[in-house]
Parts: sequence; structure tokens; C-alpha cells
Amino acid sequence: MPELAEVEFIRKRWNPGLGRVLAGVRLHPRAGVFKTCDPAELARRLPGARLDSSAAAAKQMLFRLTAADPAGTQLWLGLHLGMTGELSVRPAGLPDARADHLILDQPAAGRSLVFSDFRMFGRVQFHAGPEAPAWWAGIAPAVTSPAFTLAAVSDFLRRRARAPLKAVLLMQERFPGIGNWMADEILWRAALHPARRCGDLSPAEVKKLHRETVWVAAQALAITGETFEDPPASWLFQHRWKDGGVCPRTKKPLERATIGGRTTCWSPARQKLA
DNA sequence: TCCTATGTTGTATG
DNA sequence: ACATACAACATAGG
Repeated sequence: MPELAEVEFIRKRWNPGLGRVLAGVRLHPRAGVFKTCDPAELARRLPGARLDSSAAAAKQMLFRLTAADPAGTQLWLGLHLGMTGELSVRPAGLPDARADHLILDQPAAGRSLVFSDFRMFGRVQFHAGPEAPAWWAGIAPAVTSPAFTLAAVSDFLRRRARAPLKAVLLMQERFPGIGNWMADEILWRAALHPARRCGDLSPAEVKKLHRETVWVAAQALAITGETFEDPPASWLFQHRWKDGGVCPRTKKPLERATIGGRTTCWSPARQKLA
């Protein structure tokens, strides 16, 4: 399920474990979930470590720990939820479930912190040392940050002139955290057809796209990121997967098709190709 | 049986 | 080298 705001909410599920030590770790390396790290290193360094803090950027979560070694090495645990990843807190002593990949045990507090993902598109990443690893430090500046400028968006669209808008909004190197539903929402609010070529937009249209990207991300973070509630019925979000769904603004039928490799919903009365 | 799913990435092609 | 398109990954549910 997770895009920017869902990731931000799910990250906080492990908050009860902050400030506490991990007595042990259970790992179930399967498929590609541990592809970019060494499970043996996690098994060696995590036991005894203290979970200090967490953060989310784009669709990536970071958990910072201090190792139990004399040097107090900094540990960086990255989790990506893929399509179906979940974080949960489970009472201590329960058996591992089928989709569990990583379980951090805090028996003194009577709980375990669990990362599970039945579809296994999620990722565990790991780094030990004082410097932030590239998989964290290299994430593009948030679309809600001052660094997400109109000029940056404009340049990016120019370089992707022949690609459809929908495909480009999903590119994490410029639109970190935007996923399928947020891209549809942004284009609907900006009144831009998802199949429009990026190079065809007028400066005014680029400006609208930039502004709606910031607005949708900020609102989603304020609503879903805080409460995990769905956005209100005035959003396309509530209508896009309904059969016979209707545009909340024009009251005309919505359309769906594959654009940019993903199922896309738009309002033809509002978002024109020409 | 076949299709879909709020994601990323490796590979092929232009 | 760069941009673009798409299959592949793996599983559950309609």
C-alpha cells in the first residue's frame, strides 16, 4: 500500500521500541528482501544494539541504532515496504509468521518489532559506521522541501520530453515518495492528462504540476501520515478504483487505462490530451 | 483460468 | 551515455 504518507505513518509503528536495546534478532532471508545487505552481518551486529531513532524519506525508512561493541558503532537499518510490507509490534514469545523477514526482540519490554511482507518486494538495507550510507543520503530532496523548486521540475520535464507525465511523476529521483495513487491525484488536480508528453507543457502548466505535487504531498502527510485515514471524498483517491466512478469535480465518468506501465485513472472532462 | 494489486530494477531498444 | 519501455520479481484475492 505504501507511498510517502503511508510510509511515514507505518514507520512510527516501531516507536514503542525506541530508546531500548534489542536482545536478539531473527532473520528469514528469502527471495530478494536481503539482496542488498548481508544477513550474517545483521545477526552479528544487531543483538545488544540500542534503537535510537527513526526517519522516513521518500518510501524509505531508516532506523538508527548504536551497536553493543565498545566503540558504540552507529548502525543504519533501512526498510522499504515494497507493495505489501508492514511493520508491527508483537507481544514477545509468539511464533514467527510466514511472511516475517526481520524480527527485533525486546523481551524486557515484552515485545518484538516485526517487518513482514508477503509479496516480498520489500528490502532490508544495512550499514555500520559514522557516515550515512548512499541508500539514505542519496535520496532526492523531499517534494515538500525548499529544494523541490519549480526550476528543478521544469528541467526534469524538459529532459524527459517524450515520456508521458504519469511515468515521470513516478520517478523517485525527482518525485521521491510519489506512487501510483498520488501521481493520479496530482495530475487530476493540475487538470493535466496523464498521457501528455512532458515536453509539451506550457510554463503555466508546469507551475500547476509543481504546485499540486507539493500540495498533495503535504496534505497526504498531514492526514494519512498522522492518522492513517484515507483522504476525503473531495479527492480523486476515493473514486479512482470504483467501477462506474465519477469525477468529484465534474461529476462526469472517470476513465482508466495503462499509462506509463501502471493502471491510471483520470477525468476526461477535466484532463484533456490536446 | 486469468487478471489485478499504492514498487523497483534489470535489460533491451532507440 | 541517455531516454524510454517493459518483463520480472512473488503472492493473494476477485
